[in-house]
Amino acid sequence: MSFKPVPVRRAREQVEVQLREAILSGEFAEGDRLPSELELAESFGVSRTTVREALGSLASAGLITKIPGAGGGSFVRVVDHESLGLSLGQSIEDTLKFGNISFEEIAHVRRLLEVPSARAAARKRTEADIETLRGIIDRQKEITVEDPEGPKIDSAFHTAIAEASQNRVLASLVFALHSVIRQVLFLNMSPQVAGATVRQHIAIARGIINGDEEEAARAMEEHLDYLDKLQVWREKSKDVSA
Amino acid sequence: MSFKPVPVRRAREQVEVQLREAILSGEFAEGDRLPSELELAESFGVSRTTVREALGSLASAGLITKIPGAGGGSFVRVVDHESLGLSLGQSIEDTLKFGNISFEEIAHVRRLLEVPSARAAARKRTEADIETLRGIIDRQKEITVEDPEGPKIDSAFHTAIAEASQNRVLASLVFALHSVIRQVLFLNMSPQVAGATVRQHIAIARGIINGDEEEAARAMEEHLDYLDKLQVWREKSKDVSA
DNA sequence: TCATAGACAAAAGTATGACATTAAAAAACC
DNA sequence: GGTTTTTTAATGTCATACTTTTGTCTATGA
Repeated sequence: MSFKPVPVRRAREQVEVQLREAILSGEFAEGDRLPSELELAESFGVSRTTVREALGSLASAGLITKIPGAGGGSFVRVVDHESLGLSLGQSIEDTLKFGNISFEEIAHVRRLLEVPSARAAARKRTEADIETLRGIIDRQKEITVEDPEGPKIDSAFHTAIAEASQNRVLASLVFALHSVIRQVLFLNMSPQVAGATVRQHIAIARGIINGDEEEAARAMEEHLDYLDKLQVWREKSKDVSA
Repeated sequence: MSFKPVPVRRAREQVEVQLREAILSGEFAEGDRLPSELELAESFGVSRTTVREALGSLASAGLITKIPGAGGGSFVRVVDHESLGLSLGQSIEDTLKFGNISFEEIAHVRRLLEVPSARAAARKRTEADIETLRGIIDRQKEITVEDPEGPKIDSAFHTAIAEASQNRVLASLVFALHSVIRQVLFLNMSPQVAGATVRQHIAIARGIINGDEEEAARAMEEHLDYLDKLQVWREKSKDVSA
């Protein structure tokens, strides 16, 4: 007699896996509304409390979004590379605050991804990508150092390059790493640094637009070298993680 | 008078951010037990239901684990690079099932990370790392193709290399990508493929152990080339995502 | 003395029913 | 017709009770 030791399956978990399966199998398409909590509770034969716990779990996994009010409900969310990058960024940030990874490690991985990213972008960029890059740089030339949009635009630039490489996984990772790094990098940005950054961005974009892989890669490397040399990592990482 | 329209902050969210902050700021150390749900409900001035929702959210974010029974409760979890890789792997898998990223993209990013990973490992590996690699390869030589441990050992090998590179972020990403890929790769593994894999692993390990960066990188590249050429991606990805 | 079983207690898990809040949609009004 | 008010359908929160899980204490007996 060999019984496999099965861990206790809580009701909440059972409901969750069934809903998860239904969503991932495409039974509910993106944007669809699942039945109301009351209906789900009845059809599963459990209380509304339990259904809510399961839905809450799916919500924090990013599979659904809940909207209150009439016509509201639980809607199947678009699970794309952007949401992937978003949640990954949060996780990395948490781990960083815990002190179980360091800024240097993040910056290093970023380099591993962004240099090939620029190179691939130079090879695969479309007209639309070029337009996007030009638009971002134009906006970046206009704004001042204090503008709260600054970090977002910087993030958009690097993410746009990764997307131009036609690899969505790469794009989400680049976005995630950048979103963590920028929180430290932009704490006290001087006009000099901002100016240098824009110039370096222009050089990177030029390489990509011209389809010059080596130039794009080289410019990206110089950009990252410059940021590393600012040496904000060591001092600033304390402020944030503390 | 300009009041900025602040989005509604639900009670559950407010409790969540306070707890999150308390945990991440180190107010509760790893392994600590937070107050019971009842106590938290009282001190926050909300119902137990709300506290439970907040705790559930933190639990699925991987910040705490909940244990029922006497002496149980909500315990602060070790938020390290392993749990990071675990949850990232799940997210990638979901996104893949949704069809919003492809296997080719994952495999490509994997290459971007694993080749430098092998190179860095050759430079920075410690004696302990070498022992670990040897142990893994020994086990891999013993097992048969049907052994359910196979995929895990393969995963352990690649992760061990990334950890030998002394970059925990890199290790978590490698682990995540590998855990997604292996689900497809190991569906129908022949003895020939298994044998070739072990030989390639040995070559990689040799480069790392000898401290030969170029050899390690080259062997890793050959290994990944070989896997790509198996061409399991195209056909198999359908089976899994369906 | 030690092991075992049983009672107890503490905590999370689930159920139920009510009420609050939100936001869309319908109805009333000018 | 457009604007305001009311209705309504859903999630969000609360209070309370009950269930299940699991550690601990205690009596019981070999």
